[in-house]
Amino acid sequence: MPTITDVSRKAGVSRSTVSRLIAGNGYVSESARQAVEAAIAELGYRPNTMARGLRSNRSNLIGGVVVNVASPFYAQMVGGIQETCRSASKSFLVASGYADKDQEARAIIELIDRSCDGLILYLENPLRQDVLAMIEQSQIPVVTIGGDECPVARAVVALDNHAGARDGMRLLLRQGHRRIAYLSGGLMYRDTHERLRGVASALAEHGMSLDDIVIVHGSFEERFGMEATTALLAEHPEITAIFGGDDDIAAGALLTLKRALKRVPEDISLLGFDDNFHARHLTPGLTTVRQPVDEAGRLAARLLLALLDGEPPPERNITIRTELIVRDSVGPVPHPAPRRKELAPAART
Amino acid sequence: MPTITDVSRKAGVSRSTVSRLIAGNGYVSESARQAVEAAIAELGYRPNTMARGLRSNRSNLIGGVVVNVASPFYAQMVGGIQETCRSASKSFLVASGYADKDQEARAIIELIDRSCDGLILYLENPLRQDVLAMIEQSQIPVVTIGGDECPVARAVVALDNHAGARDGMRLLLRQGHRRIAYLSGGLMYRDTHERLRGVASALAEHGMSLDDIVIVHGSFEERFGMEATTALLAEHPEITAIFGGDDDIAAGALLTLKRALKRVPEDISLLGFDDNFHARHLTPGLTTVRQPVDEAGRLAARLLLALLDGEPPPERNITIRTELIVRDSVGPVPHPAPRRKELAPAART
DNA sequence: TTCATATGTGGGATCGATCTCAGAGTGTCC
DNA sequence: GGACACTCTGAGATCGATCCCACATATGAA
Repeated sequence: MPTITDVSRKAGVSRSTVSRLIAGNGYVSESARQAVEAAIAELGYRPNTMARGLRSNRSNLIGGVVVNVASPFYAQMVGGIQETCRSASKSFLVASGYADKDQEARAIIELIDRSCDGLILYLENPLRQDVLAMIEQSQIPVVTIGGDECPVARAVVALDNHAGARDGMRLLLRQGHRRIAYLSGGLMYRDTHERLRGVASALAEHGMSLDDIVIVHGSFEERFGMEATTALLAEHPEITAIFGGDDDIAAGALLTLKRALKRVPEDISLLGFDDNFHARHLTPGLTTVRQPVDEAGRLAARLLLALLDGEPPPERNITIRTELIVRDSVGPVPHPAPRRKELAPAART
Repeated sequence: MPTITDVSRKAGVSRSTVSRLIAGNGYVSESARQAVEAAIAELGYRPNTMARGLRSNRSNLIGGVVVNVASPFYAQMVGGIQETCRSASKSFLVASGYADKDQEARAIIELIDRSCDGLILYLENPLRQDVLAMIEQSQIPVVTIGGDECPVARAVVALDNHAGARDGMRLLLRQGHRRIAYLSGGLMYRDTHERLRGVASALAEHGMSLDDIVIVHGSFEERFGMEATTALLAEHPEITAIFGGDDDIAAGALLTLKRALKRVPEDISLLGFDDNFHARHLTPGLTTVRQPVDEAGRLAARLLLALLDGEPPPERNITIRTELIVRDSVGPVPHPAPRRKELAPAART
């Protein structure tokens, strides 16, 4: 591999001149520019990233931690970040934290060791104290996604779980539902709590509270959706709508409802959260609250890049709106039995 | 950030001694070891990756290119690779090639620029000539996934599209289907051709050929599955089974079949390929051919790590078996009309 | 002319590690 | 005692870039 010295020799100038040309700062005469460019092309010279990084103390590397890159949700987020980094000629190195405090710490340390210029973090746990100290000491700018109260974060991109859950619950209420069950995800996740608050605030608009609906706590898994729904059908047959804490839970609920020969949405309405890849493939298509995760990734990356350029973000906390995706799984509350009978003679076919 | 010199001073030894201790080679006395370890702990010393890489010409970085990290299929692959790299204390830097020759080239160049120790490539195009030369010149070991005929690859992990498609088609044939449609993906992908060959070889076992079934060429998209199925129902009503080139195509086919009030699998059987995240969420659950992509990623990473340790892989070409995932969308061929009538008196309920 | 400013260039220190090599000390065996 | 192997250590060169600084020349203003 040719070095900058090879280029400078071939072009008949000093390494300094070549360096200035590459960096695009400092003065370089037209004749020198041409000679150097020709030499670079001829030799196929590429600057050594390590040497550059060592000297300049910048790596052009952005580091990121998400819960798990293999999961579609985070993969989308990573895609958005990467896309944005690429358009700024930076590489993006991503690690998985697996929602575990020590794994998250390990991942961040790895990124700092690689001299990342900045970090984008989606964590599920508060930062370990030693890692916090490392970040502070190294002065690396940090942007978090997900609204964690990470003290070193210079900007926080939050997915608006509160508004999303509120909008979802509003839809159910607007359709006349009052006997509602909310199948909540794990209480260890902050998303869970934010969504519950959102649900509560929509209920408040109708003079109701969380106590007026059925809330089941479990985990963000299809399995939980199935089990909880089975229990619901037995213990709360009056329920007319189920709000799943995420699409997996809703998918599980749907499976159970079908087995119990309940029609969705005619007998029971079903609402999800996330807009997973498979939400639209369910039958009926799942009405759900879309989280624009790719957009969150892009925004976080843009904020971080701005920070690296010395520009402070407009605000520390930026919230991304969720979007209600209306498909076919939510309908109006079924007419109560007596009314249905009244209407029966008028029904056609 | 403390440097190795700080550590050596604090421990009262030379940098060489510290370096030897960290690298774990060369002789270090017990007393020196303790002093150095204490100094490292006290200062919170972490070796500078850039400096180390510059001098030793190794980065402990593995580079990878897949079509698109944001897509669940490749995200799983990346997850497998990353997991394996991590257990060997290497970082994995991944870039997307977007199935475009120049983007793939750009991605690889980026990785080489970062002095990756090895590359794992899933490409959709033959390598650009200049990139090929770069790889050869830099002597970086390369493992490809997907069975491309990449000349510089030291090992090739192939997902067995041929056997997968053959097994899928065998299932349909075993269930008595003879009027079959195969909705093929884009002809620019090598997977498409391999799967077609697999289909052909299963047909050959029953004395048939590709000419004896209906083949529609399109793209790996749900939309194509819908359109092709609409056309099929109109032009080939005799069809009893549809084999989708992938799960997206099959999902589209299913949607159309439902709209046309065809029952799956009673009227028409449906088979997919890949075992996407949503395959199991379709109704009925999609019978499909699973591609163990995470396993492919892990294997490729293991092979590359072995190469970096100087061990040659057992063979250059390693094929990963696919697995038939039987759910509910494939059933026996429906009895032809006359026979059904014969049986009618015996039917219960 | 003189001074100031803009333009252009190269020398050499520097970043923080690894690596080679020379040499010191200790122990063993003939 | 001398030869040899083994253990342990530190000095100094080195990787390939950037960056600071000194200096040369050109341009223009006072």
